[in-house]
Amino acid sequence: MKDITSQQNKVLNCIQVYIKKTGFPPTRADICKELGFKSPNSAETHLRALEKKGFISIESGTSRGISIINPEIENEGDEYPIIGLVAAGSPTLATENVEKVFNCPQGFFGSNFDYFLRVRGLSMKDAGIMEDDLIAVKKTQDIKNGDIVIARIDDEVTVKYFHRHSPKIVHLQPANEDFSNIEVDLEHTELFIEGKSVGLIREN
Amino acid sequence: MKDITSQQNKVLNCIQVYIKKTGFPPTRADICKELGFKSPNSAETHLRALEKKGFISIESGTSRGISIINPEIENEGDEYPIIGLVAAGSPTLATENVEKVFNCPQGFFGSNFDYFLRVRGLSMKDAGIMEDDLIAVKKTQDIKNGDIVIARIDDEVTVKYFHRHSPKIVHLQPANEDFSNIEVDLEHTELFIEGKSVGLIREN
DNA sequence: AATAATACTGAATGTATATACAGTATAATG
DNA sequence: CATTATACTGTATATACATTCAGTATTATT
Repeated sequence: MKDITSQQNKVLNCIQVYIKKTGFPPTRADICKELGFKSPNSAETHLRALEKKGFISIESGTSRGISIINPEIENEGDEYPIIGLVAAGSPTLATENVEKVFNCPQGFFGSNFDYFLRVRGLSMKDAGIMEDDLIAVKKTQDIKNGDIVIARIDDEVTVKYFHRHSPKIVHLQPANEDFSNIEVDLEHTELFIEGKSVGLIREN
Repeated sequence: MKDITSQQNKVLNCIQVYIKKTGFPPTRADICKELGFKSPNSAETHLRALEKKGFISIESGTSRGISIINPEIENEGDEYPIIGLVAAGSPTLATENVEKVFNCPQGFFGSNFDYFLRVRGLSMKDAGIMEDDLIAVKKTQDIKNGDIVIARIDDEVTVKYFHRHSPKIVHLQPANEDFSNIEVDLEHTELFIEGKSVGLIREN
């Protein structure tokens, strides 16, 4: 999907909210009223841009002929496994650790992801990650400093902030002062990055 | 619900199918075309009958202003509004604060809920609730001590732990030592509980 | 037997709406 | 430096649409 400007996003949200509220799409004038535009052509040009980028379709010559294109509607009701972060020394992230499957629209967190990880412990407490939270994990090696990663050293899986300290040294930092920084020397220790966190779900 | 004639039922189905297919409701002429009527007034009178019986609502003077009234819409709605927790003194939780709608399977958090609240500030930091998180809010007055509630005092909306200290005194407790406890004397101050948190979503 | 509701055709009309055209202005791109 | 995309205001207009009025006919309800 092509990128969208903030104004175009406002218009898109406006359409969604309007449909949710009234049951039918807005006119150009309705959009202007909602967003404070003074000319119907302001709405018109935004609609054309959204259509060009594939977010909506417009039926020409038809009043309120706007419909939102949701390419993920067919794939709706995707099931993602919830994997338990079990005690150290176990072969985690394997199929046998699947707690259950969880129904969640794809692209729920903007980016795609692969599975949910059930969090154990409070080592990332100050990042707002609590015990039993579900982290949406995207399998990737594309990690930037400051990303929250799911890292494996030997058989132990851990969730930490990633910081490349030097070409050979990686720091895995907790977000809780009761836990200590893990310094990994890549020359002597094998570090495997399972992926990174792209979202979080908590059930109260 | 009153009984419906077979012709009226055809019209009702026609509307539903049309919306499903196009994303917006039909005009009188569209209905005629679908069902073989030769006068727009045929559709008009059926629509009036359906409105009178409570199956649809018609927005007067509005093209395609038909919406289907579905009493089970709360149970099958997949789209939930995200409401921004705006600055103090504003009439929050009103429709005009809807940021956008968020697609989420019903019963996502075990319990049903009504909307998402966008969190501002860090007053519940130690409960793992961070800025910009989305709290799934269930509108209810069924609150137990220790629940995370969305409370309103005058026009100010806040998210806090609920603790009934005595029959007339309620404590609204933050989860951040930088913030102070709010003691509410129900005899002198009006406290309205909007609902409670049943879940949380974070987009990284 | 009279009234009301249903089920249509057909024509007429005011207005709600899409949409083109004419401008102004800013930021990004090649 | 010309071009394209974005982001608007403002005016104008053909037409898409809701809606009323005038009929005809059939079937329930009182």
